[in-house]
Amino acid sequence: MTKGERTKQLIIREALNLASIVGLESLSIGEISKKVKMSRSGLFAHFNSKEQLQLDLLKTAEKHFIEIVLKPAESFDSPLEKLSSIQKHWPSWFDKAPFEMKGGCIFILAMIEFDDQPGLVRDFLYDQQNRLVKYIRKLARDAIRAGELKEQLDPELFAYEVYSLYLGQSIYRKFHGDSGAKAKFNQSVNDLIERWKA
Amino acid sequence: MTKGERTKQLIIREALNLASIVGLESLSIGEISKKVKMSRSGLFAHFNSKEQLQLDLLKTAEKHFIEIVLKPAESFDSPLEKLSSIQKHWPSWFDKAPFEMKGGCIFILAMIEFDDQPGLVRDFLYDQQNRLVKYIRKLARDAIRAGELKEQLDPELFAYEVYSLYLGQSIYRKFHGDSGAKAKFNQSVNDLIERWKA
DNA sequence: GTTTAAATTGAACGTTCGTTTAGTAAAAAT
DNA sequence: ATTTTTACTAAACGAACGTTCAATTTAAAC
Repeated sequence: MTKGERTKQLIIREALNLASIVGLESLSIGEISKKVKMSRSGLFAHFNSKEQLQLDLLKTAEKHFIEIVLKPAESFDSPLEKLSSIQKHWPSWFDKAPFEMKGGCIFILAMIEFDDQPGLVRDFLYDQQNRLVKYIRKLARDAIRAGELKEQLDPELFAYEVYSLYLGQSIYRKFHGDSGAKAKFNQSVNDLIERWKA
Repeated sequence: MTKGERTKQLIIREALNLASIVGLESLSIGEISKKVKMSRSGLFAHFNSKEQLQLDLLKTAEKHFIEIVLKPAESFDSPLEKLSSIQKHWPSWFDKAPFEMKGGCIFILAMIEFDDQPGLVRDFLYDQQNRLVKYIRKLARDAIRAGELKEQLDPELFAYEVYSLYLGQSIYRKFHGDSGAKAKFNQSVNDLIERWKA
């Protein structure tokens, strides 16, 4: 690994930490450069634009999201077990990322920040979140086809509800702390799955 | 109504419109002043700080939220009917406010922007959102006591689920458009209520 | 209509923003 | 060890930021 790549990773690590707190918008190159103790221009040269920096942050975060939340599900054959695996790893996945994001899930933050601001960042986020929802929907469909979930279940609605419960969990953390919110998420998703089990 | 109050309301109207798109953080006094065609300093004098401006925006938004979403429920005696009334008016309430907020629900945006940034704005938001959740929980409890909902229902979990579904709806609007998201919200909340009806 | 008070302006403060450029230091390749 | 490529710095750019202040226009009170 070359020197440039090493410092770039250092920058991304520190920037993700900041971005999960202040967001991708308010995230400033000056602030990051202080954290990594280098000049603004030196840092800037790694990305050539703030937009590219934001994109790199999201792409890095997604890589770890996939690794932590989605990958473990692959070891299961049953679609229902895959869903349970995702449910288990989803809340507070950001705690387990090698780049600590102590402000919470950066995707939710970014999604809401950018949902009305056209550009590459929004496009990426739309795509990323959409793929995630589609994946959950597909798993629900597979589980129905495999006879694990009832035929009456609407996979679309199922995905919407699971996704919503995750959003709720991540805001409820502020009201009821980490464990309380996670418990609610787990119970609600459990109930949801149990209710539709064939 | 004095002149000052009139322009202040004009400012708030335009600022809310902007804030619902860019957020309360990126919202700049310069941008607002362009919209209302007055000087930055003149606008500033109405609030004396950006934080106070942000607070005024949220307080105004809450006033209309209460008027549009919560008030109609008061005309019903039955807790369950109150819940249905809220369900009906909640999604896209911001469309009906006299101050158009075309970016969507400003509370969600602000909540996520400020959840890690101490100050008066965050304190207000915590309190406002917490009160809302508590109110839903109370209605669920009342409905149980009135024999409209089953005793086995956990009011806390009920409130979490409804709140989550609202969050989900407001992000799903970006994926599936306004009506599709609203339909999902309605169906899920209907299912939820139907499932627990006594 | 005159006086008093409120509302608004324009200029300036220091700071930060993202970005560019020219030059230096360090690393990689030969 | 020398050359070439890469990484980084320092200085500067114009623009925007929130805020202050003295001066001026406008509205309210009498």
